[in-house]
Formats: sequence, C-alpha cells, structure tokens
Amino acid sequence: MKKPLIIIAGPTACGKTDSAIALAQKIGGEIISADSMQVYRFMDIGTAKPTKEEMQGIPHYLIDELEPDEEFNVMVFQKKAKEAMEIIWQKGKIPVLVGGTGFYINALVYDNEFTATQNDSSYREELYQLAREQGPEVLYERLKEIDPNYAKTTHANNVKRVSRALEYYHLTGELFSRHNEEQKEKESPYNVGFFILNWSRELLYQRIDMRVDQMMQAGLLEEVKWLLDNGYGKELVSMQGLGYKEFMPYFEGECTLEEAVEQLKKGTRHFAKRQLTWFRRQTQGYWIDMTQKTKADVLLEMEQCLKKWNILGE
RNA sequence: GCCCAGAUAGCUCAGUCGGUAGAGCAGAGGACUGAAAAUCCUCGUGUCGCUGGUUCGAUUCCGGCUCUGGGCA
Repeated sequence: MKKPLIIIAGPTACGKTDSAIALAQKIGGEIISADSMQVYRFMDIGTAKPTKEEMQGIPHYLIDELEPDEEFNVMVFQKKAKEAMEIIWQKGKIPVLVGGTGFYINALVYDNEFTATQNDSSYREELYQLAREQGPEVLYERLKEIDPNYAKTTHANNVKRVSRALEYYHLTGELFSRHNEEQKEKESPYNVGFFILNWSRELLYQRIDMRVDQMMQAGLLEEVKWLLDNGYGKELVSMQGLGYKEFMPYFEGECTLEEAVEQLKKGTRHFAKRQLTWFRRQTQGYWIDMTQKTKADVLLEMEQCLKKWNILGE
C-alpha cells in the first residue's frame, strides 16, 4: 500500500498557505513547504512566509532551515522533504506538500534521480566563461555533437540549460536527454492527492498587486535593508528572489522606490504565469478555481476528493 | 484670441520621399528534470483624431474642425 501524500500547489498569491493549514487541521496533516525561498531565515515578508500564529500549531518543515547564503537546490530539497515525510508518517499523520515551485514538487512526487556526483562548479564556470567570451553558440555547437537530442529541445541562448547538459555528460559520461526521458516515465511511489489552486487571471493579478502593497506596509524594505546590512549581498541566490532583487537598483540609487515596487509587481505576475504553464503541462493535478468559492467550499471540495481517491484511509 | 508642436497597437513612440504600418513595454502561449521566485523561446490588423479636397490610390500632400501640450497676449 502506497503511503499518502497530499499536494497543494498553484501560482503565487493564490491562497495555498491558508488552504493547506486548514486542510492539515481537518485531516491530521503536517506541512512540508515546496518553496525555494521560504527555506531561508530572515526572509519572511518577501517570501510571504506564514507566521507562527497563522500556522495554528501545525508543524511546518522546510521553512527557516537555511541561512540566506547557504545553497539550496532540488537535491537538497528532495532529501530534506523525504526525511520530513518519514517523520510525519511515523507520527501517523499525513504529509501535505504545499508550495509553488513545480520543479521541486515533481522531484518529490516522482522521486526523480539526480546525479549523486560532487557538484563541481569549476567546469560550470569554465563553460560560462566560454559563453561570455565567445557567445552561447559555442556551447550549443558542443552540445549538438555530444547530445543532439537534447540540443534539439533547448535553445542556444539558454546557457544555463545547455551548460547543465554538458556538465551532466562531463560528470557521468551519459546523455542528459536519455536521463531526462527515464525520469519522465517514472510513476509516483506515493498515493498522491494533487490539488492546484487558481483564480481568474484578472483576479490573480489583482491579488498579487495587493499583496505586494501589503508587504511594503509590513516593512519589506526594512527587511531587505537588514539583509544587505548583515552581509547578504545581491549575488546570493536567495537575494535574487522576487521581493529582494527588485530593490537593489533602488538602494544603488538607480531607480525610485515606486519603480522598484512596480518592477516587483510585474515580476511577480510574470512568475505566476510561468508557474501556471508548469502546472498545466508538467503535472496532472485536480484544479480548483477559487474565484467563486469560499474557503469552506474549497476545504470541503478537497476533503471529498481525498475520500474519493482513497487517500485518507479509514 | 493668436502662434507652434502633437494626435499611429492597451501604454510610450518610430515610420511611410503617396501603394492601408513597426519597435520597446504591457499582455498571451510555451520550454524546463542538481541555480527553478532562476534561465530561455514564440506571438504585433491597428476606422494611422474627425471631415472635405487633390490623386488611379491618402495614414502620408492641401484645407477645415476637434482634442492635448507649450508659447505669445
């Protein structure tokens, strides 16, 4: 019998956090965050991290686990999330994975394998250097010779993806395209109940704009400044998150505060759009349109689905 | 009241030496399997302000009108 795993995904600002906590309370769940930014301490307002009060006593995993200058990636996420799932099952509870990072969610749900080799960034740096000096086509040409199939599906300008494919071959001697194909065929080892929350596009964008304004009122600017003052610079991956990177030009005197806030709203809208593309194409979840529903409606709908799918057990 | 400059895609503007037009941004769609809140790709028909005139043909030239800036009184 596969063990249960509930997922609540959706674009940013769609109400995942609230819904997940309510559901966890109702069915005896504990929450694992699938969010690439909420793992970082001190980054609270900009990541829309739930507060202690909002958590309602429900244990949350993968929140506040790392310093802003520590490395976080799919592999780290996957390892920590799997550990958290074990703990939750042992307590007789159900893990509720909630977040907007689709890539991470898939990695956990399908238990994808990532090469266990050492992360040797020197080769990657070498490739980047090459791309900078001679243009991205140089890397792409190299990829076409090594792994033409992967080259076909990736654009030459996407230096990150092209480099990763070359790095994969460099480290393992195997083709990245073949590895990806294998991973795509995997079935989930868990009994998965996958929800995707959404709103009409117009309303979603309104919610995003509103939330950014609320973040500003809650002191987002001070939070960013505090991070910078404490040595967390803009080169960190964490500081390239939405709500942080947009204020760098402001602090460097290159734009006004209003412009920075506008950039943040715009960037967040673009992000939500990308998330939706991912969920539409890369997952098969049960979509819940929140536009005309109350929180209670949504909770009830999720419960009914879980019963129907036989995920809650007896 | 007079003079000047504008009026072109949701916004900012370019352009057509007369043959019905194109960029950036916004918006939409897509990719992604060790950076993913990252990285990357694709998509532009709109009474060219209104109205007469010249012309085979006007958004483009000419006249009038309306509106918006700026200036002079």
